[in-house]
Parts: sequence; structure tokens; C-alpha cells
Amino acid sequence: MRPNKRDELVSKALKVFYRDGFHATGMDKLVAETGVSKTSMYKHFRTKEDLIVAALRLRDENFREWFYRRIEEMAETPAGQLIASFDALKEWFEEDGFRGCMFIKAGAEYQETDHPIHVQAAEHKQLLLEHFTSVAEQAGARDPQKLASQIVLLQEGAIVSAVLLKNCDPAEDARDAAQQLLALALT
Amino acid sequence: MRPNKRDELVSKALKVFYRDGFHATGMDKLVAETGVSKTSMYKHFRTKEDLIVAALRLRDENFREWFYRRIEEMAETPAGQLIASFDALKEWFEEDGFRGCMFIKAGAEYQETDHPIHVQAAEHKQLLLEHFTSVAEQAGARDPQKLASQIVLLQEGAIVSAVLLKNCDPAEDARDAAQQLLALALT
DNA sequence: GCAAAAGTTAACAGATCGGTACACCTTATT
DNA sequence: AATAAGGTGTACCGATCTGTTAACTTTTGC
Repeated sequence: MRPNKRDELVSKALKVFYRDGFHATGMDKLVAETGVSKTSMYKHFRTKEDLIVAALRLRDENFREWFYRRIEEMAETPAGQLIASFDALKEWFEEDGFRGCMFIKAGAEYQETDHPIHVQAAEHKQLLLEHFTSVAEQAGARDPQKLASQIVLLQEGAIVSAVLLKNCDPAEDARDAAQQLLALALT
Repeated sequence: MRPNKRDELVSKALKVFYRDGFHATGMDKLVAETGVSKTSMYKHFRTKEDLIVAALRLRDENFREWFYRRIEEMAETPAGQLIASFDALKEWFEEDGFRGCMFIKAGAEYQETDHPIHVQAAEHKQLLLEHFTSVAEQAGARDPQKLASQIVLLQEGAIVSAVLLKNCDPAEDARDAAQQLLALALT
């Protein structure tokens, strides 16, 4: 079992899960789309659940890497980066094939809080919160934890609204709100 | 087909769908939990999809009724009601069996934007946005649409975070943020 | 060049999926 | 009492679900 083969499978499965959902995607479809045989698939992953968890881990890596990097490209100061996060989100929303946040969807389909898939989704959100808490600290916020929490709330809200509300611009409204909260947190 | 029987079926199905998810809930399980025969179930609802849409409609009715009423009980002025919405949310989060927003979950499981279930979920969010826009108008906000949009963003974010982030108080952080945004929108 | 590892196809479990066919039983109205 | 509508249980349909088995081929390392 070449490890890179495994990575390739995870990467392709990730795309299908993101596009079609978890319960709605059967192993047969994954086998067909990856071109690998079912036997090989089950040699790499003991169960479908294992495959989903692996896909979520890859998604967490990819997404956070992209998000943090894009934010740093857009703004130099920590305060500017808190705001730039919403411009990065807006870029994401406008991508072809944008289908919302994979972790919100994972948490929605696997609701038991101790389910491995739910845990994986929760960890992703926790990591994002910690990251923005440290950025808020560097920005010199009076209460960095609270400011970061509020920034993240706006981010989550923007993602959900980008999926369910058409004809409006959640990223921009969220950005403006963050701008105001930030100004108040720095005085 | 007594119409009240149909309502009873929708009401029970709603509970199961909310608790266990849509794809994860089979018609067999619903038949078992409602005590009705499969034949009768399919006399009332042509397909599972029809049943889900009916359940979502009932949920929309129930939730908005509860939410608006509770907010009015908590605050008299429109400005106060915008803030009280987060206290109402907090009550909801602390209820036994809280499992997040049914419409976010529906939108997550049925992603095609023209799918009847997705449409139903989007309508719910649209109605909420319109309601809070009118409350923001009554409160005398400078830009009621923008303020309402931001309040709703914070609400959605709080719901998602209440599901995925433990050991933190999203409703309170969202409330504080709304408080600040409101103050700025009224000056 | 040879053996182990990793890959393949293909058929097959047993369960569950959404949905239907059919014969029987209640109940209210006439 | 007769009828018809609404409700019942049960068995069934073909498709799909996750996961397995077995025999065969390719790639790889030594």
C-alpha cells in the first residue's frame, strides 16, 4: 500500500464528500470516481467512517493553510488581518463549486458529540478560534478572546448565509460589523 | 385520511428528522416510531421528500412563532428585542435535545439550490431576515437592512458555534457584539 | 529472476433503502 | 344492513448500502 496512493484516494474522496454529502455518497460511487477497486479501497480504509475522518483531516489542513496564507497576503497588521479574513471568505464564496463549510455539514450529519466525525469537525473550529484569538492578541484587543469569538461568529454566520441566503452579501456585512467591533476593542 | 392524522405524522417525523438527520432516517424507522403502517404513511405522503418538506414547514411555523413570542416577552422596545433575540437563543441552546438549526442541517444535506428541501430551508432564513429588518426599522436604525443582516449573521454564527464549540458561550458573545453594533447604528 | 506487496475483477453477503401490491378490518353514512 | 372510504399488517420489489471473499495480475525490492 503506497502511502501516496492513500493520499490520492483521500483527496478524491474529499471532493466527492464535499460535493454530494456524506450519507449521500456511497462507497460504490467513491470507488467509481477514484477508479480504484473496492478491495483496494477497503485495504486503505477499514471503514467508510475512517475515510471520512481522513478526508476531514486533509480538508482541515488545506483550508486553514489557504485561509491563513490568503489573509496574510491581504494585510500586514494583525488588526488588518482580522478584517481581511472576510475578504478571503468572499473569494471562497465566489469560487466555482462552493458548497459551504465541510465541517458544519459534517457536524450536521453526525450529531452525536462524541462521534469521531463530529469531534474532527469540532477540532477544526477550535483551531480557527485559537488562531484568531492569537491574532486579536497581537492586534492589542482589550479582550482578545471575546473579540476573536465574535469575529468567528461573524465568519460562521457569513458562511451559512452564503449558502442559504441569495441576493445579499454576507461577507461584506460581516466585514463591516467586524470593523466596528475591532475599532471598539482597540480604544 | 383524517387531516389531523396527517399533522400528527408530520409532527412525529419532525422530531425524528431533527434528532437523527434526514438521510440517516429511513421510512421504516419513521413507520416504527409513529406506529402507523407503511401503507398509510405513503397514502399521506407521496414520497419521503414530501414528508421532509412538510416537516420543515411545521418546524418553520413552530420555531418562528416561539422565537418571536419569546423575544416580545423579554423586551418591549424594538431595539431591546434585537438584543433579546440572543437571550432567547441561549434558552434554546440549553434545552434538552438541542441539536442545532434544522434548516442549516437541511441545507447541508440537500445542497442543490433548486431542491425543494433546500428551497424550504432558504425561505425560513429569508423570513427571519425580513422580520429582523422590520424590527431594525422600528428601532430607528440608520441602515436597517444592514443592521438586520448583521444581527442575523451573529445569530447563525451563534447557532453553529453552540453545536460545534464547547466550553464557550456564543450566545453571550453574539449578544455583546449586537449590543455594540446596535448602539453605533442608532447614533 | 523471484518472491512479497499491492493491485486488479467480479461475485457475493446481509441489511436497509424508498416504495408498492394485496387482502383484510374498522367505522361512519346512507 | 350495505356500502365505501380510511386504515391495517405483511410480504414483497429492485436498488443500494457497507463490507467481504477468492483467484488473478502487476509492480517492486532484493
